[in-house]
Amino acid sequence: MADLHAISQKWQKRWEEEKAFLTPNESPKPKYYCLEMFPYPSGYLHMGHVRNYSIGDAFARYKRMRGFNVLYPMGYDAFGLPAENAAIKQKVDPAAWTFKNIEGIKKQQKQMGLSYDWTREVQTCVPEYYQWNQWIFLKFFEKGLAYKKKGLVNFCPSCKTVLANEQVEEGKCWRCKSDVEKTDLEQWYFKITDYADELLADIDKLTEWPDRVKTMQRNWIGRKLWIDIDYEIEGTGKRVTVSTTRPDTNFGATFVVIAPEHSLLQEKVIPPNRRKDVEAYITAAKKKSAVEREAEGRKKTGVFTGLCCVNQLTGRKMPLWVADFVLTTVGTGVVVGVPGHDLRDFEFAKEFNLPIVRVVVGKDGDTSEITKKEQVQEEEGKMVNSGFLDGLDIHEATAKVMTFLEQKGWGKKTVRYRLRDWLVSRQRYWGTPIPVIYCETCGMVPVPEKDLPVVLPKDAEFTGEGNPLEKSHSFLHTKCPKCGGKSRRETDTMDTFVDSSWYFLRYCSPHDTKQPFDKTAVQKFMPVDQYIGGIEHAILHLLYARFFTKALRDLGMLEFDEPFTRLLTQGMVVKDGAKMSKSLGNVVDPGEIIAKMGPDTARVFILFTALPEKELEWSDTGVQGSYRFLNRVLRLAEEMPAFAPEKGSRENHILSKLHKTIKRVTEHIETFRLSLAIGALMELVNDLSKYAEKPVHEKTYRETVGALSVLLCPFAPHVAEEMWELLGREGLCSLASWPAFDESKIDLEAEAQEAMLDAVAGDIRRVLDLTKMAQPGKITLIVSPVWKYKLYGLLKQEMEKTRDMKQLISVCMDEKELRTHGQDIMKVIPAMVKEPARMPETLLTQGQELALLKSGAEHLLGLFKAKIIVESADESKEAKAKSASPSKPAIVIA
RNA sequence: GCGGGGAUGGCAGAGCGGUCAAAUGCGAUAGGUUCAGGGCCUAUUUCCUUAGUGGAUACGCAGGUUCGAAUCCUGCUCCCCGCACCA
Repeated sequence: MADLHAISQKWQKRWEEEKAFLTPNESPKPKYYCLEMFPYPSGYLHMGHVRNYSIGDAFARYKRMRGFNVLYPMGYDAFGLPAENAAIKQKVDPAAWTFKNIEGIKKQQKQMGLSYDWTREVQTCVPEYYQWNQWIFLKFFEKGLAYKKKGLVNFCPSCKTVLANEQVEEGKCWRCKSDVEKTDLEQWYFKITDYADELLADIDKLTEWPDRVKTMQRNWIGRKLWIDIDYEIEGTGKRVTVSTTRPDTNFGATFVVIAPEHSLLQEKVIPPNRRKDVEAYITAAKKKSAVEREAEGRKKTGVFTGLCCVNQLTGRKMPLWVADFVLTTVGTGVVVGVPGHDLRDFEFAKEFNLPIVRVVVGKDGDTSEITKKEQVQEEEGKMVNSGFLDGLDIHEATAKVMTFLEQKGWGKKTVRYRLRDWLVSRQRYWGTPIPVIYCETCGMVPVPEKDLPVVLPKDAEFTGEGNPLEKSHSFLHTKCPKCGGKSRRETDTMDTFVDSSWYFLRYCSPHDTKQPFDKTAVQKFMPVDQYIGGIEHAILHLLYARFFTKALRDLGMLEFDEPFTRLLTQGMVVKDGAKMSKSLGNVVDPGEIIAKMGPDTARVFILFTALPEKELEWSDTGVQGSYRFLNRVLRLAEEMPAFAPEKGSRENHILSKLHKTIKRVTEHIETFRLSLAIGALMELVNDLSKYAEKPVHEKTYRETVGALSVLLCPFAPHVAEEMWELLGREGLCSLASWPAFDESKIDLEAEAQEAMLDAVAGDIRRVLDLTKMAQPGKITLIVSPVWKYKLYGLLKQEMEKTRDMKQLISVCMDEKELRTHGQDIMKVIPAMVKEPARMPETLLTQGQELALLKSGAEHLLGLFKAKIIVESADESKEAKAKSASPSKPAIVIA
């Protein structure tokens, strides 16, 4: 077995020496931007990374060989908590820790033989990069897209910082999984909600994104038409505004529920006799965390306020309750209870004995009183007991009652989003300082552009208590840019997702010192044609990057709306059914595989074993298989077979196979079915090995193996280069052009079948001759049922309609029929009928051609009112006797 | 609960109306190899039959459409993955 690791080192050195993969900004070739989500440098390369880069590199290499000027860069998302935690625990400088990790991961990436243009490397933790975060922040601030406000925020007690809504998963911190607390704090936000409509609408433009991701984003943005309805609170002169998306069921409303945190409850509206109970409930509810609420399940709690509202539609008095299942963050924080048609309302009504009214009859037709939760009809049905809405479908009813309520002045339609503004400030050190100063006299002052960057101080101390920036004197104290007076800096830093929201623009002009990116360069390379990364960023990063793109466009810096044209979300790498993790002990170190069996083995295994989107189950024997495969391929170039002087039918076969393979591999790479592309290569290798067992035509063999090495290059570039060299080819295989496939070569195989087809055609001719003199009912056609008749039904139908050959042909050639039955087949018919002996040039397989011939024969027989009997060949000894070749169908004229 | 995706040979995993007993890899069995082992090579790997050939079952279960279904339709069962007290 060859030393694939040594081979890889040899070629990596060559690539570097020859600067093989640099991307010029100016090039006559069309551009192609292929990008992988840049990694957080945690210190080691894991299989998920290897998979990500194997996919991306294969594609980038393929596009490069197709003649594109491929921008394929790499960088590091280098700010973040782990560095700071390391600083606290190990007393190291977060910067030093991060740079060390970057060097480690980069070394491994280089060992993989990835074809990045390393001169474009970007690191987000250096001032040369993050000053532009600050610059963009200032631009956003000027436009009102960055603002500070006090409000209920998510706080992670373990990370000691606030989190964006997108970073809270099931009430827990996305990074450390601690329970998130809700606290009232003043924080910085980006106004992503300004773009909610466009972010939603433009999802439709993302035709090459996975549906899953698009659905998740749509749901996250959550645009809905609501109606806010005002109810008078009896005897108080006050009003309460409920909000709902389902006013169709309003005739069934029997109570109103208000969230415990609602401001109305702070006004003195509660009757004195109820005040104590209500206040006790509110206090208890506020103490409960989101997780505690969840732990209680759906069990409903609540307290009656002693107040009532009146439903204008029915005149019904509706008691006003306080309950914690109603959330202040949704709608107006007050809901109208329709227990017949909302499960939560039903549970609440059951708990507190509130009346339940049916206003919808569902598909089940049940009109009885609603007493069980199975009867609660939420999704579909027709209105009943609802006055002017009766008989309408619930959706029609919704529209009608909304308009009605608005006309009456009782309600107001409102579009609401689930999406909230992006909370970007973090109380941590290792991030981009927010460029704002607080002056004792002038108040909040943004740092002037000329004073950027605001650099992280070196004198910070990492105690684990509080934000180190708050205690760094060199950082904290400064002069007011306006009045020169005493002032202090903002100590919050930016969410690291700010860094990753525009890094793909920076790659276009990575060394620009005057601006975040050069507009001309960006205009040239953007948008990213192919983006590859994990599904875990379906909302977070991908939504933020889309927002940034639109915001920067409105600042006049970009001229496109969406950053990523095509998105591939790769699947996870698992072992023994679980995600690889240190704690489970099922981690396979890529470095080890690379050292033992070479990077190409790892790459081919990963790409071959599963389609990129799917989960990949790690298998050590599978890795062995890939290793064997690469050795077999390499041997094709190492060990030349015996040569024969002449070309023969075997050459036809191998060339046909080669061109079929080129076609398949090309199509499979384009559609990211990389495992199938490699499978096709394996087939070719199998055929080549067989071919090489006997003496081969040298030129054909060398050409085929040469083409194979080019086809292999995206997946196993080092082995491909080695083969290329062994074959004595010039230059680098990586820079060779992608082979084109030749349809006529693919058809070569058909030639081999010619003799047999001639024989069949001969039979048809005999049928034709005989039918001329045959008496109706005297001709029997015996056909083996092995051959299936694609056109059987069609022709049989046509036989009944027409006796005219020309007419039949024109019917057969009808466009609709062509579409239905396939152009390739249909175009054969006229040629065959005209001159049955000569087979037309088509892409038909043997089976299709024979089927066609026979259906043609049957049709002709039909024209002469002959009798056709189709039966098994072996049922007729005569048939068997007359059949010259066993694989040929028997056509017998009796 | 809502939304999305699946169920194919011993395993993983293609195929998405006819060239399918079904790519490719793994595993298994037999044979070969200047072969210790390993590696490498060849053949076989649903069942029945044959000298070659052929036939019968098969692609979660039950129906349906079609000359023809792993592929299309309907129902069922089971699995996975997102979101979730969003009114």
